Amino acid sequence: MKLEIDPHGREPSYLQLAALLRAAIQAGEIAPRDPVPSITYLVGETGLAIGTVRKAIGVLVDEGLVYTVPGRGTFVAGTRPD
Amino acid sequence: MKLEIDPHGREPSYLQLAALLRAAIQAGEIAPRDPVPSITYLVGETGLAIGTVRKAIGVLVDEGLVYTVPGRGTFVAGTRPD
DNA sequence: CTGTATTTGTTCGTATGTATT
DNA sequence: AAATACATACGAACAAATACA
Repeated sequence: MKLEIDPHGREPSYLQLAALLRAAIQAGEIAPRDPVPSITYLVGETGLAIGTVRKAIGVLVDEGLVYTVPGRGTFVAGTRPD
Repeated sequence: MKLEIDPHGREPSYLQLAALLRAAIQAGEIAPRDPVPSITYLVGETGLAIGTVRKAIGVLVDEGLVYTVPGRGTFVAGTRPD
């Protein structure tokens, strides 16, 4: 997964990252119930601060596209609730 | 408006603050289109950090109960969209 | 059962940018 | 120009839940 963020882009970094992850999920690159890259991993890949990555994940959680399980990770939501 | 947060309570501080503000709004203590106390004011009143206060406001924004206008403030939403 | 590692959750603090008054 | 207020982004610490050796 390519994760290129332009810190000087028109869109805020956290929205750019959210969009990239959203696109990957909707393209089927991550299957339902499969884990999204961890926050720590995303920090390393993107060069963003941990708070910024958290905010991006939060956007997708709010959209219902992913869900998080403390201590385990963040996962792609299924089409129907579990 | 009384804004007592228990930092050691069962609920996170930002949810406690969100609940207090929500209650005040629903009790009619702040009328639609009237401003909610500013983030800076709430920081001073509650003793919480600015990020925590912002998170509480964010909860109410997500609920559609209030809306924010940069440079002006945060306001109670009307029953119908403007 | 213990200890360690991983991951998310909460909270704090600071700086800079943008918008309004 | 200055003050006020929200937005974004950075960094750090600790807690809680989970997994595993």
